[in-house]
Amino acid sequence: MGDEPADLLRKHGLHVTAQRLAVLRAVSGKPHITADGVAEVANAEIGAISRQAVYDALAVLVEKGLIRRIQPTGAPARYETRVGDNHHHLICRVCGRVVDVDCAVGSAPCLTPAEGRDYEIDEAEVVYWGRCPECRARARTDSEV
Amino acid sequence: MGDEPADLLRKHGLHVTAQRLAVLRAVSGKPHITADGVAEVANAEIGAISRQAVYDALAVLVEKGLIRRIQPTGAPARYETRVGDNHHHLICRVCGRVVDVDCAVGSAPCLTPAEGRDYEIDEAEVVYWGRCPECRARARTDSEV
DNA sequence: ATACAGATCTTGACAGAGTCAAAACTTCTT
DNA sequence: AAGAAGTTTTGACTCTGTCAAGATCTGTAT
Repeated sequence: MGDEPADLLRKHGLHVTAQRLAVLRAVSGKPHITADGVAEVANAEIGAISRQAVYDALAVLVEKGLIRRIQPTGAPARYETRVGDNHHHLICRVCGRVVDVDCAVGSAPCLTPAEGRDYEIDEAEVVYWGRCPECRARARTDSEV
Repeated sequence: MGDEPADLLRKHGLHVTAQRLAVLRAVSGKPHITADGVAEVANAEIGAISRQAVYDALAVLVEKGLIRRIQPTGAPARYETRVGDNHHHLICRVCGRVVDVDCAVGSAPCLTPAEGRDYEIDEAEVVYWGRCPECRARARTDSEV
């Protein structure tokens, strides 16, 4: 014992609630899920959950480092449980699918920009944009018509 | 001749309109301007412009590569004319300010993730999150109270 | 067990940024 | 000058997310 989701919450000084457990499970079960998706999954699981509770739970879990928030530009934020390692994301511009990509250069490559100018940097977020194999294939097929 | 804004538009097969010229000038004159800011500047210049026209113009200019869109999460998108070079952005979590940072590793460092898996990648987006010198100073002062 | 304080959730209004659709108006070409 | 296609206006609307206040639940100390 000690690694159950409930213990994980307690360990961080958080109250254990049905909502938080459901949110945690939703994110674990479906990497790269959106807040909206979490609400849906959690709803199915515990019958009902308010939007606010979802956002609150996600925020506190991110703060405690139990989950990670990725914020692709122009798209809703997504959440995942894979934390602690330094990996990036590849997003298909067509279908929106997100996949993990290990960092190309090592452990923390881009964390130090050339000139920090007294900025205090705590995170470097890297997102690769492109098209996934499926969408490339589909584009090819479509243009053949 | 040939490098006037108007010619620039024609060169790309776009109709030359007062709205587009105003938008182009707004972005040139004020790096990292938001869509809202563009609307304001353009309004002052040509008397009136609809929000939709601003968004349309910005979108088409981005598409043609005449300007570049940066979309920090949680903050409105920004536009700049500095295109063609590879640089990233440093965003202050507190005040939202955006500054350019030249790429740490060279010309196009992160454009090739370790494993492309047949993805067709067209852009690597790097965002450094942190706190700017001013906000750091303010935080220090505030806690002294 | 019981009660309490504080943490958490619900509800419902609200905000910012951007999109959609249809009609009116321009620009470019002939 | 005239027409077709490209642009702009207008106004409603969506999508993410936030705020605030009161109701409810959790953990802890009786």
